[in-house]
Amino acid sequence: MIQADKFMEEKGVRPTAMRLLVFRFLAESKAAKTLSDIENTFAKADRTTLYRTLKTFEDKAIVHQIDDGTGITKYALCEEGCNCELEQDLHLHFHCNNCKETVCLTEHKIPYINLPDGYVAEDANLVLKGICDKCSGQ
Amino acid sequence: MIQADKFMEEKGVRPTAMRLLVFRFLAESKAAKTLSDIENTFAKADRTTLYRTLKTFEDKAIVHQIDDGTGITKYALCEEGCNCELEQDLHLHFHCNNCKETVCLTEHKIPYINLPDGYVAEDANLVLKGICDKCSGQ
DNA sequence: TGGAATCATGCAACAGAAGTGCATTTATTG
DNA sequence: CAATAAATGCACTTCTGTTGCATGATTCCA
Repeated sequence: MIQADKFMEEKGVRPTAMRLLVFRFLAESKAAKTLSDIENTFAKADRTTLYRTLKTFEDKAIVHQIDDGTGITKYALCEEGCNCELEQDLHLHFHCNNCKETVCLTEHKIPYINLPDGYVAEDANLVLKGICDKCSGQ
Repeated sequence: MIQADKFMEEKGVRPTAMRLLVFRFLAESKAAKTLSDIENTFAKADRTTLYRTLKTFEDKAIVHQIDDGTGITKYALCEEGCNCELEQDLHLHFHCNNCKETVCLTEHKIPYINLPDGYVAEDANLVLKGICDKCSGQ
């Protein structure tokens, strides 16, 4: 596993105990997590601290937000070299209607869309919903 | 313009004064509207009534919800013969980062995505963000 | 036509997520 | 060690979405 504290210093984030916990939790999670998920995992931690921790991580491109249509923001670690803001790097997300988990399909980029005249795309969000591999039994 | 009250009766919705107002407001809007938008337009109306009006419209396939990533649900009239639940009918939405409006691009369907083994897609949501035709000056 | 039943509306209240301000604690640096 | 900066914790607010319940309006049928 990555040396979490060194990694965070490289990203310009002070590796406090709380931040390391959150980072490791996300690193071990296959699915994206909500603020409440994290809050429930670390009962001692204050919600505001976690909120700001995630915001810091986001600013430093350690995590990216995911809007999967549930109305609750989720967070997942960025892949190595992930440049969330660049269109070419926009992967899609899959939300399972059964287990309610959302995962990044980092290998699957959003296809190019031919827009009407005058429309200029800068960003895109594609969420597929259905049954994930674990729940479909394959 | 369509006879709104007859149209609503065909859809199995009693055309009350309030419902006609909401329907006409949405019909005249090019962009999708939030509950608050509608609430501010009809100051006299109660939020709950509008909320339930929209829910009724949704059940009867008169409007469809749009999640454009702003975190606030928006509503737009369905096109004639729109079958929001069918994958083939899933059009994409465009959110303008300048004027903050979201429009349906009903002619633009979501392209087919080849998923990894075990994943079964039932639904999809694609939102492109950028500058709309009005704001790009074309 | 006169209720009875059904549907629509309005008011109040609540839950959950997101976000802000401020005080306090912890860490860094000269 | 003192001064500064950063991180944390607490309280509180706002906004959206939602439900329960009482009241008002409409429909329907004997």
